[in-house]
Amino acid sequence: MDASLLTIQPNAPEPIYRQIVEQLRRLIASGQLLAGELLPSVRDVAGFHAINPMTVSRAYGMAEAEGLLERMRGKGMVVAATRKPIQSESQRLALLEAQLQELARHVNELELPADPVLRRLAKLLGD
Amino acid sequence: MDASLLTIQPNAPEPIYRQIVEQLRRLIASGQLLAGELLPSVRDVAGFHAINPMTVSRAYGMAEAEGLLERMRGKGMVVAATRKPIQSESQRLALLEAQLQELARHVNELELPADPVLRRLAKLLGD
Amino acid sequence: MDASLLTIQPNAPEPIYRQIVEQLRRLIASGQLLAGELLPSVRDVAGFHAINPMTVSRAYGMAEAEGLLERMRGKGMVVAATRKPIQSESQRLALLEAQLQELARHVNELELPADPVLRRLAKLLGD
Amino acid sequence: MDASLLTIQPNAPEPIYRQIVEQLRRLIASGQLLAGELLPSVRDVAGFHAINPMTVSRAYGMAEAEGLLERMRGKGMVVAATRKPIQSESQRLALLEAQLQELARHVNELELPADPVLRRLAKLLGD
DNA sequence: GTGGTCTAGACCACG
DNA sequence: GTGGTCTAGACCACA
Repeated sequence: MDASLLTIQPNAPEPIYRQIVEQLRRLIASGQLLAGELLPSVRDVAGFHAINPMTVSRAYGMAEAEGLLERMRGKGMVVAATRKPIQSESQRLALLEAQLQELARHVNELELPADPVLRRLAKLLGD
Repeated sequence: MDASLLTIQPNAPEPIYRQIVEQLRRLIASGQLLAGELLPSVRDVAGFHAINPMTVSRAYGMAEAEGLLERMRGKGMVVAATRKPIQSESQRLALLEAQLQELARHVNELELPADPVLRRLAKLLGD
Repeated sequence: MDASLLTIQPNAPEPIYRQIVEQLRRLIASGQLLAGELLPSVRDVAGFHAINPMTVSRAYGMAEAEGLLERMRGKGMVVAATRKPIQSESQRLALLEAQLQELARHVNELELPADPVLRRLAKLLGD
Repeated sequence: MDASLLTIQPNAPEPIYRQIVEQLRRLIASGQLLAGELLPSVRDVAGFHAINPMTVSRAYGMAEAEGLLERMRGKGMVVAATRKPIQSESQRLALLEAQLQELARHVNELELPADPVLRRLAKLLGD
């Protein structure tokens, strides 16, 4: 895996280390990162995105605590052996449920009809 | 307006005061809150949702600074006289743009096809 | 709870932040820390033990991620509401199982009879 | 001595090289390894346990520095000639003192009575 | 007042 | 080479 696979937005309200953990969660769920795959080193990620190595290290540490990653002594971090891509579309979709519900609430607060929202989203999804 | 119109999630990562301000922005944009309409008092909102009055006060203050609300001496906060509901659908939709883009990114990271996402969202909006 | 309840050994091989997390786990399991109880502030703990506040903060953060603690905005960290003391002696004992097994392995490697080990431990336990 | 005599847990928090050194210390103290006895080669140990040869080499080096082992040119590492099994039970017990004290602290933090802990340990030792 | 985040840099532990 | 830990200090977000 290449350090460029991760997207970092330094100015987002969401802290950088959590941006990393959550991206890892999705990339592993989708199979873009496979069990046993070696992640880019802390220093590589930090250098590539011009952030502090400790920030990356913290993200890796939390991903390890969560069971997403494993530390291979002397080699680096790899995707945990027990992690298999989530095959079921509905289970992958479930990872977005909270976000979808929040979006729906906002649509209602704006009293927007469903149609334009769905069309805009479809466009963003490259339909 | 009634204190119960606001939805507060004290344990959400998003800070409470911002939850309030952003809801006000959407409710005013949609016309669910009309210019001149009286808002519930800081004490009522805080009591109803069991949150700190200072938090509500801060939210009202920021909404005032943003031009959403006006302070009517002796009465409380009201929706700013100059605020009209946003008629144009596309302008209201624009308020969701950032959220839609973030959602689209996550869909891609999960390698989900557009269709199930759109169907799930349609379902949530169809209630 | 008082900052002095925690024991920190700065020179132990086990990192300080993990010493804290693991102590919290045991103190909560035993009921010495009750659900809802307020923990000493990061700054208090750091000051009392002369360690860096970030080290304490990290420990609290991991305990929160593990579900041991909850953040009460503006007040500090409290023992998670859902945490109840472990009543069953056998379940509390289970928290020591790994350590007991490791000890047993070492006793075997030393070819020590059980008796003196048990007597020494009994003495340390204040029998 | 056979490579299988050593127990290695590659995923334990305790570093591998230290697992080896400490086991050697105990096996020599107990007389399971006798002065002059030939140790398995670095390659054998590394191959058998699927760990890095440098790790084994480092462990042997530290054991040598500690006076546990001696390098016999052309033969390999042997248990140091001056090493005699520790006869005194109390001296062998002393090698466990730190571990026993740590265990006792944890028992107290769990507010467990001495009895079940002692019984569980006795069971583990009785096999 | 509370905790959270990030930085820059030192130093260690491990393989 | 890898990651881990800790420090000192700045600054922010929240109540």
